[in-house]
Amino acid sequence: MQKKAQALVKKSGEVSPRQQIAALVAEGSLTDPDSPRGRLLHAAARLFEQKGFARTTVRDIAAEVGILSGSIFHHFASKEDILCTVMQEVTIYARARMAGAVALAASPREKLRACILCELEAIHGLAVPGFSILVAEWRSLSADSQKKVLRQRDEYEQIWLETIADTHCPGGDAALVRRLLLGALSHTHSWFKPRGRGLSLAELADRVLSIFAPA
Amino acid sequence: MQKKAQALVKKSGEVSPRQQIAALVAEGSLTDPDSPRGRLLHAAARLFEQKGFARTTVRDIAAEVGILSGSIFHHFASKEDILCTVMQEVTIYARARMAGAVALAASPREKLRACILCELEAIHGLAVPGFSILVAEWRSLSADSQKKVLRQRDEYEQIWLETIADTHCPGGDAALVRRLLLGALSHTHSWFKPRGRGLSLAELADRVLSIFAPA
DNA sequence: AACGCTACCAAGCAAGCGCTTGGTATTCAA
DNA sequence: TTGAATACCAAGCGCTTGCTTGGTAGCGTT
Repeated sequence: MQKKAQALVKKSGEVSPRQQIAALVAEGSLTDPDSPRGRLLHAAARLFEQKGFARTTVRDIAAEVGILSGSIFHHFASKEDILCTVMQEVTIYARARMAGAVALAASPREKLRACILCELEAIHGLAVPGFSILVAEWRSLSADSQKKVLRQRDEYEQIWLETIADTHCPGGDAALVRRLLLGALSHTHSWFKPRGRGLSLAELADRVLSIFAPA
Repeated sequence: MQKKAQALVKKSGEVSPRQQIAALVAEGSLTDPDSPRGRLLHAAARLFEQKGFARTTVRDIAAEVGILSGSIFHHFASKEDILCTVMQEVTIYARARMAGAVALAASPREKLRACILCELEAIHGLAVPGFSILVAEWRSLSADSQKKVLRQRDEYEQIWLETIADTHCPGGDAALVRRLLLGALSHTHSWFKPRGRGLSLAELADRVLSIFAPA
């Protein structure tokens, strides 16, 4: 009932992942996922997420797209360059997606719910793999690479901070709440399995919301 | 005032980290930190925490205690064996410490506060390094090693689950709340700096408590 | 004095790693 | 028809990695 109505409202304004990506590719913010470089990024994101950066070899990534390991370096300067690019692009995409969802939400609290759900979906790779490595593999990046990613990340975090500040959240300042939330949400990657008849991501988002922003 | 009184109460029943460790060494649960093996474990825990398991070499660990890399394998079967042992022992110690703190707390909510503070202190290496790798490096363990650590970990988690169940926490079942809490707390390792005139660990624990168990 | 035990060294092996080099096939614009 | 650009292969280099081997020094016990 209320759920159905909400779903309809959402659908009317929602953009599909493909459209979203295509638009970002067109404006030059993202690599075309159908290009060789894009396929490499996709494979690398999946592998980094699954096995970790250090335990993933360039040979693994190359094999995943059916080329030899040396050929990778026609597309990227180094293995770290791949990780850095994945992190940047995944952040850009997640930001666009979250901004869209937030814009569609009516109340501040629903905006926060949208942020939580968006990040949960990103962490669990619903549209694009690689988001969870932003937290898990942060230390695998050199200081220079971290700076590059941070530039994108700041824009992403600003949406969060504004949304939290507009909602009534206990526990103090928005930055602190955001950090606790990020920890709680990113850790779900290691225990939450959307497949199965347990909690759905949307239900999980509601639980989290009820803790961090009690009605 | 109330704070002082509470501090006194705590001190009267508290056991110092050294005593705690000595007792666990005596009962055979922990390696003597003054033995060569113990020194290796300590060094490994520090390095794994700082640089990650994969980026820490056995040569690094050996150098830290002043021996050659090959000599490590008189004390441990493999590099993974070191990680596994560190995780087991760090869990055993954290459990003993948390059990003591919980026993001293009066109300259910204060018990939960004690758990939160204990885990925060463990994560930030107040008595012994290595706790944060339980989450960060879990995937670096083989399935067999994970089983061994899980045996200790279950005892540790049981304290948490009982304490949460006894407190009034929003958000549903204790297991879910615990998982969100673990994520939030372990992630503090990558942003919270106790040094400085910002928040203290105890204050941070209060903030977290106010979110997860509103008064 | 002889023994065994613990702790360690010296040297190095085999495997795997990121990355380089020089060259080739294909495509498409001029 | 030529030329440049793209995408890739084949081969392998230099280095690091976890771990092994055979041996030694020091210690406490009998």
